[in-house]
Amino acid sequence: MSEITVTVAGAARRVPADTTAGELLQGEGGPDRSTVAARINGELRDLAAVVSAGDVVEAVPVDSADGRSILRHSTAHVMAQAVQDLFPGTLLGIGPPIENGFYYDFAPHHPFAPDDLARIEKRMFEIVKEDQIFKRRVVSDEDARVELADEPFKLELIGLKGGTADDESVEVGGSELTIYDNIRRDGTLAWKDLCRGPHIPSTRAIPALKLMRSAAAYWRGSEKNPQLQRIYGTAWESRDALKAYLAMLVEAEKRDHRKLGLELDLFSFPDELGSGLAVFHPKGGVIRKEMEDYSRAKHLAAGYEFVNTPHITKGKLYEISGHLDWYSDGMYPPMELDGGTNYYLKPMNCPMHILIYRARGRSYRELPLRMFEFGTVYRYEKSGVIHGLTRVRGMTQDDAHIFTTIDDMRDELRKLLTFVLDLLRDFGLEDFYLELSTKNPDKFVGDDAVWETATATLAEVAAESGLELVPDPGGAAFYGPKISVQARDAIGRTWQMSTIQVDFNLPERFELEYQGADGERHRPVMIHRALFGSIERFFAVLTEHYAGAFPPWLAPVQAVGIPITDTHVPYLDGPVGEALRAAGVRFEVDDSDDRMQKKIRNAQKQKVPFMLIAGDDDVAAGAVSFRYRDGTQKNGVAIADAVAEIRDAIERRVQV
RNA sequence: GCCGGUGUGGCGCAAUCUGGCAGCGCACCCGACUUGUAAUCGGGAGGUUAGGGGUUCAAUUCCCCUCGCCGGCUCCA
Repeated sequence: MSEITVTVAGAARRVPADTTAGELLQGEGGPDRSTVAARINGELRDLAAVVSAGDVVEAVPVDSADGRSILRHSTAHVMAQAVQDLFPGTLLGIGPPIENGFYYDFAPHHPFAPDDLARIEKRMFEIVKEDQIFKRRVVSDEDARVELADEPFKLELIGLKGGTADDESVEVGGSELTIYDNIRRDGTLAWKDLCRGPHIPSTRAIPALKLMRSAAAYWRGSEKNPQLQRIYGTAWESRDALKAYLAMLVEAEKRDHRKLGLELDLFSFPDELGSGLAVFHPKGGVIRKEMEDYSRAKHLAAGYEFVNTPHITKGKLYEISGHLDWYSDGMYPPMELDGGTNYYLKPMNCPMHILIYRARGRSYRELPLRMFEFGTVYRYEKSGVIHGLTRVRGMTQDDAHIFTTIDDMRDELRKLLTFVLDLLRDFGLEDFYLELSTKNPDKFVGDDAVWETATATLAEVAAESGLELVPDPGGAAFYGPKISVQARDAIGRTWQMSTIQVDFNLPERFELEYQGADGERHRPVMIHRALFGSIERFFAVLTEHYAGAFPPWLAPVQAVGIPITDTHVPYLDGPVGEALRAAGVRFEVDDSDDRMQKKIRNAQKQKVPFMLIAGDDDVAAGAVSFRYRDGTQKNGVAIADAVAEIRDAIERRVQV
């Protein structure tokens, strides 16, 4: 047998010509189950792949991003096998890995019931125990069509070979068509699937799995196609990793703003109002007011002018803007008034701000002109998409439109990004990345040169921020490119927060102009931006980020006075309360009939930042005793010091 | 909008599968207790079981329709 030279983990090695990646990686992490695949010359391959002369081979550990994807993709195969075992005749869709798990789409005779998931999962564990080998086999299109004659969805995929859509790439994304056979220990074929791979060596290499839920999903992601039944599952490199993931989900559920909104009495969605229409209760109202006050102050300092516009308008406005053509489905139907004029609830503020711009002639000396408004808009979101405060039908945007010359655009965008990030940081979000959405070649207005300038400017400004920049090709709205700021919250989830969007279209449609230094009329560029997105949505994100334990400056009640007995109520209401209220602290005394311990429990459950306890000792000393949210305490603090400490935490906007 | 699930005092749940007096805890109201860091004791009030229709001697329970909510999909100017 001839020998070849390959590079393994950075070192050259001589090995027999028919060596597999798996054999090569023995002692480099294999053959124990911590290596699930190989990276050969940068490409992910099965451990069973035979290496060639000159190959550079690395191990893909199961606990790496690629390793988990391969594990999960393989687990999806196991699930599909289990489903077809238990429900013969069920057709296969696709089954890719996704963040934190995988799914597989099926066309079953009946939708899966919750009990079915338990049965499928049980069967999956049996398949794992059977230690079936994943074996790759290259097939011709013709052979594949014969083999998969009973799988119409798979046949459709064969026709798409080489397609680029992500969800198809796991099936047929490569240059050649492959089928993976699942082979039992006795050599018989257990199951097979059209698949690009790679896969883990055997089903035994799945250390931990769990099925999560079933749901419907449209075939190939289009509403026009039939709906398939999707089962979501997850798989991890160890039982502990699975446990940690499930614990994270429990934590996320505890932080759910809908649950906290009820527990902390922040807001509700009365049935009488209709879906997606929130009312803010007094405690939610305080938080909201603090958010707004702070935002206003920052905008004032940054040179914005405050405008105000109505909630309804004649349809004419949205005819000019074009929204009635493109988005009327998302608008509440019109109110027809006398004379047959249609009035609409506004789904956006921009055309109204444009009218303010256009109210008189504008000079280049006025630009950039920055108009800000807390503008309440109404959108007829489809019934199935409404979700707490994050997706509503009535919301208030912290909306601004900046009218600028093309020359000033760069400077303005740079300032804007800094402004956005500073504001988000003030609200306690620290961890960001940016997304740059660029032109969709099939759907855009405006000329290429301007698009390129704007896109390049956005990219440049984004790069200057030093933040990670993720491209989103084709993701722009038809009227201009945008940057969106994504923030990671306290438990690592990402939320799209602010958007900064360049618009070439509306200035055109409304024929906006300014007179330049050259005496000629020019068209301004418009920048749309919302920092909170909507107050409602930002409120939800903050609630989940802080798990309801808002920092003092936002907390509805900043300090609660807890008397040891009734006799200490006048002290807390009097000298203590007066000093705190004079300092602007939101302070309440719990003078209910409950015992002191119960009062502490209640304040703790309400996540009040500071509890001020007073008994005989404190009264005698002119002091209070602090109890903080984490249960620590500090006794005998003089009233003035207590006020100063609380005041300081509020002013510095710190978390306690 | 689509698929599936679900709906019982303000909140969390039981009784529903297998039809037979709607129950518990918290919150609320009244009374007693006056206590140093996460639930004091006793009493009371509160429900047309989301709404409508059907089957039945009898419906919270079974069936149908509508609405809301939940999980996804599609959508998100």
